[in-house]
Amino acid sequence: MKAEEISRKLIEKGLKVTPQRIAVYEAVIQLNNHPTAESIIKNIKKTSPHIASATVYKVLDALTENGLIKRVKTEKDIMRYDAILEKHHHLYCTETDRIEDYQDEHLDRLIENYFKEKEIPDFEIEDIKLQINGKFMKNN
Amino acid sequence: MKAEEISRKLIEKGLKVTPQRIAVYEAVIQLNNHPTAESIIKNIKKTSPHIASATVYKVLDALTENGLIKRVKTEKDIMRYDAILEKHHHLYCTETDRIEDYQDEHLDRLIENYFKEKEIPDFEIEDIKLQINGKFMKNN
DNA sequence: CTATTAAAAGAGAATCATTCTCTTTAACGG
DNA sequence: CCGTTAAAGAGAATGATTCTCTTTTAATAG
Repeated sequence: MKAEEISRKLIEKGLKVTPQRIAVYEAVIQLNNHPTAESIIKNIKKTSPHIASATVYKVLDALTENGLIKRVKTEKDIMRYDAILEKHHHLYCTETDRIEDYQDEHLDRLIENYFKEKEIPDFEIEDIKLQINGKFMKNN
Repeated sequence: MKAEEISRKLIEKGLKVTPQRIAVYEAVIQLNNHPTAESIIKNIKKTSPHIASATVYKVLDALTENGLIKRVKTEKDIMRYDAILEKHHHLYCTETDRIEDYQDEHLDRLIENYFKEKEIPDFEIEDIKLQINGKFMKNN
């Protein structure tokens, strides 16, 4: 994407156009494989060695808040532990971060059958987990 | 679960039985809603104030490695960013941590229809994401 | 029951991504 | 151009987790 087009998008969202914002946006587009903040910072520092790491974080936040990019949350986090070992999915409350288990063998079978017919190229499925985002109706 | 039964499980796995291991295991079972290491530590320190935090982490690792508990990985992690805004799922490589997008409208419709018929009690679904774990066949 | 020894626990420093605080700079409307 | 105000810069702070090194203890054999 051209810097000009990025400028236009920033202006559309009412964000000030700065070289740092353009650089960060360009980097996220260019590093198109879900880059971490770290790899974005490294990439940008090649061309703009003086940018502060905190600035990159702030720009990423601003772009995310304005829907220009998305945060992809991954897998190495503040870990949580579970004594229940059966296969289960997660209900995830977008308001409170509460997580509940959700088991549904019928659904599992449905998905399993679907992927028996339709394979994903170059990918061998080991296991599928659903993350069902939403809201709990009651606080219990 | 009784301490005795926990001992038996530890022995089964060839792990030494220590009061700390029993306390951690009991805490994970008792705090049955996906406790974080932090809340496990807090819980244990009520009864065993002298346990070292690092010990709890080590015990959790040992229990996880031996299949006695599971790690539940959640949602606030080392964030990754994505310039692709369309709805998509993720192929997650368990070997390399590589993440690829996976779009499949047919599958989305299948799941959507399923949850039109079968509601989850006390939960309002906003959006469902699949995390498809497995291995990429080629390194490209 | 006691000694041996390998594994585990303890303590606190180190790490590392991210956030915070405070100061300086610069975008942009007038 | 100028002033206002948001944004950038710098580096300290944070906080979960890991590491390193020392001490203790569980399991085992004599």
